[in-house]
Amino acid sequence: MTTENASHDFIRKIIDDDLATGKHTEIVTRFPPEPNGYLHIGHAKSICLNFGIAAEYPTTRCHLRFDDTNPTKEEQEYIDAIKADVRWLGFDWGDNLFHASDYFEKLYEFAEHLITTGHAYVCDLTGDEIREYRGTLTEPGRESPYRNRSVEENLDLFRRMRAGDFPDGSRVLRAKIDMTSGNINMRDPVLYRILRASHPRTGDAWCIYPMYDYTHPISDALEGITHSLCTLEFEDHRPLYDWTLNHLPIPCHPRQIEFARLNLSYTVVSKRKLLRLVKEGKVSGWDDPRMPTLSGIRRRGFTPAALRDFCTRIGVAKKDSIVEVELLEHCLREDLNENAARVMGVLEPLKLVITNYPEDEVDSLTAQNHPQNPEMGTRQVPFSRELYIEQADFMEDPPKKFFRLGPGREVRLRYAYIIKCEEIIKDEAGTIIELRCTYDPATRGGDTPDGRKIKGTIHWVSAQHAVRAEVRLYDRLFRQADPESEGDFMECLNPDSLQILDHALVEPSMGMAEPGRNYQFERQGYFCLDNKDTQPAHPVFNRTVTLRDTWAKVNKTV
RNA sequence: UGGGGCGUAACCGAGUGGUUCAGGUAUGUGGCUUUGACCCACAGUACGUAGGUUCGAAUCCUACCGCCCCAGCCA
Repeated sequence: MTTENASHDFIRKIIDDDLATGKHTEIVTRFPPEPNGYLHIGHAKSICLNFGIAAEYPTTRCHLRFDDTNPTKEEQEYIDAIKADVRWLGFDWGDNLFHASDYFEKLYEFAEHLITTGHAYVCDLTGDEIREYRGTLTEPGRESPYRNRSVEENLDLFRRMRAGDFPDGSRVLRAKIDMTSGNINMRDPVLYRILRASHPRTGDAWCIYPMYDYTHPISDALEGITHSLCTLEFEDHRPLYDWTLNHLPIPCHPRQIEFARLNLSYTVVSKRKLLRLVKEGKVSGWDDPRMPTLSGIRRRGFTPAALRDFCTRIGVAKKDSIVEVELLEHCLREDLNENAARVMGVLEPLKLVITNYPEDEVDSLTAQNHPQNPEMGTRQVPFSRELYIEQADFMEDPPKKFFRLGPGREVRLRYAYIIKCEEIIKDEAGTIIELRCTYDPATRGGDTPDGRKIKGTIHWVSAQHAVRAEVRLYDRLFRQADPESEGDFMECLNPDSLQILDHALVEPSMGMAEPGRNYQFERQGYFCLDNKDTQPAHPVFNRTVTLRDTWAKVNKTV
């Protein structure tokens, strides 16, 4: 739904205008991925734009169309993954699922029409020769010697191209436009090439395949698309888009509008580069939780709502830009803070014994699942004499501002008791291996009946009840904000982008953690069960994002 | 030296002649707190540059500067 005072981006303004003037009474957009790889967060921007518009205006729809005109790169696996990703993001194309390959026959007929009307010809130049004849950015091109073949000869040749009479790459069909155009796309662009490759949908029915610049406008027009939204690099192609439709007997002429693609700091958003990360083993696969792919992000624990929110917040404009990843994290935290149930988990455990607590006693304490939202209920957490706390929550020689545990200091155990550190046990190497504390029985639940202020509250688990877990901490994949601009992006990979903690201990309720759910490990961050590597007796948690940590910042500057 | 675009604070991004340029993020400072979280309050720097038109310009004009894209039988 459109909010009344929400400022519209320039594309929505064009649409508003087209509706107001009566140019259109219904709006049709489309998301046209090529099934040659996995969708990433950059695609999310386009999906949210196209499907978002469809959701905002009353008589509007958005098509999902696979741009499958290059069978050498495209696979059914990608088609399936893309559909799953779009659905996961929360969008529904209903009956409007299309493939450019659905139009192969029509595309072919239109090509014959272009030939018949003298606007296309079969060219026998080799690839190298075509490049040579094309000229350069500053010099005009030269006309192909095959440019002025008769309509009959062109038609015959083109039909024989389709029939398979010629070897791959031996001939192409070209548009006859203008070899001297300053816009290189208009220098007789290739429309069809001979390619003996099996297509995921049409199999071996074709040995010629149409090019993007020819296919796209026609596909759009056949589907009645009103606004064809694409990224900035296609701006130069718009004249060809329009030329194609102007020379064909198609009544519909969609308007192509270009916007800036999404760039995100500390990551790369390019299929080619992502593919390299996968191929060179820098990540575990397309769905590695550090990848900006939708599958990676999903596995990491990002929510569709956060992603959609992010896409609306970054806006749509024509300026090249790099959005800070902090904004994405903010959107995520905002959603997770509101919706994730709180639990306690100790990532790097330090044993703590409460010396004045009875040996065999086990208490059951009530903890809130969400302090700001009582409707999410409570749970019981077992408490006993031996506990584990976070190593980082104890310092033998703490600075003044450190208000966690230290020798002789008091701290609150979340939902449990106020304890005081009485003794430190070290091993022979001098490493602290255990803390001996006393508890104040009057503070059960964490309250202080005497009104004394306890600044620090830390999380804990009961030693005999805790569940052992593997926890994977992720950090940004690159060390530089703009890895794409600094030479080879592979060289600024962050070596610490993944840290595996094998001895984490989580509260017993997490033994029944649900796949696909987000949890907040209090004071740590948001986590979710890894859907791939979790085994029945071996839970694996991915850290989706940390909590904001002001202390870490203060601590760093000191 | 060709063609197409873009320049508003640290980062996105509204604004299209009229009081001291929305909003968000980031940053900083306070407050609150049984998560150093959340939340709340406050703070700061911007219209690429130079001219011009105008009572008045980020908005109009001119020139300049900077950045991005294009020479696949990829999309």
